[in-house]
Amino acid sequence: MTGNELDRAFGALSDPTRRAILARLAEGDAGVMDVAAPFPMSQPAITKHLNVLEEAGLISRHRQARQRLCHLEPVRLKQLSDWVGSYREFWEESFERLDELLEELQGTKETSTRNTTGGTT
Amino acid sequence: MTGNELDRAFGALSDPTRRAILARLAEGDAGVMDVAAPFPMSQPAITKHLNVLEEAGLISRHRQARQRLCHLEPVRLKQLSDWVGSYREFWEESFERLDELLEELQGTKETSTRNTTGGTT
DNA sequence: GGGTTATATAACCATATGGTTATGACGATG
DNA sequence: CATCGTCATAACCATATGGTTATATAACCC
Repeated sequence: MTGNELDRAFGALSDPTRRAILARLAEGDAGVMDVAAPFPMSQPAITKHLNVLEEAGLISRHRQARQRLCHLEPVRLKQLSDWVGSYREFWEESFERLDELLEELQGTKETSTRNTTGGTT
Repeated sequence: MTGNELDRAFGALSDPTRRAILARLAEGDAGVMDVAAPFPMSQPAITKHLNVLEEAGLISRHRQARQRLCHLEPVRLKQLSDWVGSYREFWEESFERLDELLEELQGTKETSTRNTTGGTT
C-alpha cells in the first residue's frame, strides 16, 4: 500500500456516513438509491461518499440494469488491518504491563488469562 | 468507541505526517522538537499534528523538565484494529473464493495453504 | 419516441484542514 | 534576574470537505 492509498482509505473511514455505508454493504450489494435510503441527506451527497469510498479502494461498482451496484471490497480493509496490526506489539506490551501490575497488587503468581490477540477470531 | 472517537482516530491516521509521527514514537517517547526534526515543516505545524493525534487518543503527553514528552497510546490502535477486524470474515471469504477458483483451475483437491488469519501474529 | 427510474454532474456555500509567520509563555540555568 | 530553549497560540491563507439545489445523462418500459 502506498502512502496515498493509506491517506484515502483512512480518510474515507473517518466519516460516520461512509462507515455506515460499508456496514450496509456488508449485508449485500446495493444500488445507490438503496444505499441512500436510510440517510437524512440528498442522493448527490451519497454519490459523493460512494466516490470517496471507491477511490479509497473500499468498494467497487458495476452496472446491473438501471442500477450501479455497490460492492464491499474487503482486500483494502485487510490491508488496513495489517497496517494497524503492525503496532500490535505495543498494545500487547501494555496489556502485559497491566497484567504485571494486577499480579503485584493481588500477590498472585499465576499466568494471566487476558486475551492479547484481538479477540475477533 | 463512540462514532466521534472513530472519526477522530481514522481522521488522524489519514495524514502521512501523523502516521510518520506514530512510527517515530513507536521507537520511544520524544519531545516536540525531536518529533519535528525530520519533517520539512515548521514547529507549529507539528504541534497541530500532535494535538490532532492527542485528541484522537493515539498519543498522550506529559511534561518532563522543559520538554513535553509525546508517548504512543496503543489502546486506541487496538480499538481501531478491532473495528476493522469486524470485517475480517469478508476478506477471509474472498480468499476462500480465490482458493476455490485456484483449485478449480489447477484441478487439485488438496487443502489450501493460504493464511487467512491476517498474518501478523 | 416519451415517460420514468436511477444516477451523475455542475455550481455553489460553509466549515474544516494543513500550512505559514510572528509572538507569547513556561521552565531551566548562568 | 536575564536569557535561552522548548513549546503553544494567534492571525492568516489556500485548498479540501461535506452538504445543498438544479439539471443532465443513461437505461428501461409502454
